[in-house]
Amino acid sequence: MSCWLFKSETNCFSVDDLANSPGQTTMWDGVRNFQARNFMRDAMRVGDLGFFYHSGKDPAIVALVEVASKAYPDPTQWDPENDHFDPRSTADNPWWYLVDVHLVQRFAHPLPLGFLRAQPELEGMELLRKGSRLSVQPVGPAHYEAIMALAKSLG
DNA sequence: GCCAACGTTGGC
DNA sequence: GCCAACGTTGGC
Repeated sequence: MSCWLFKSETNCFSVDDLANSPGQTTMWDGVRNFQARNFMRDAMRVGDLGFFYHSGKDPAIVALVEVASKAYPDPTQWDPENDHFDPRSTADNPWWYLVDVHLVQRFAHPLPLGFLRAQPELEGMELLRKGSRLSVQPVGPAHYEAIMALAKSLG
């Protein structure tokens, strides 16, 4: 099993929005970065766990989520009304893929970015790299365990 | 609002 | 294949 981290801008799609989604599940649409796409399309498996991260105001890890589908083409790439419309992509050869993401457990207390940076055991984590912008990223087993322990310790 | 870091595009 | 220009992300 692999572990992941999904970034979303708080005022774009927050953990509240996920909690209010049907089945507490959503399509992780709008990813337009090849590296992030490749993780979803090629590496994710149903049942993989992940962290939901708020970027923007009050950046923090706020929940545990689960990959709830195999990758499939992101329908927003073909919707001219959508901000993420991409005319280069065709039905024969879709450029952009997504997975469904399901809320497993919202953390009672968010783990703020500054708090995460202060944890020596999280050193080397992609999220904490200066200038890191990857919106879907792998989380190593040790970092996964450390974050779960921190979430638990905050009650 | 600022700005550093980054990914992508396109000319050559 | 190189690299400058550009647009975007995201913390502060």
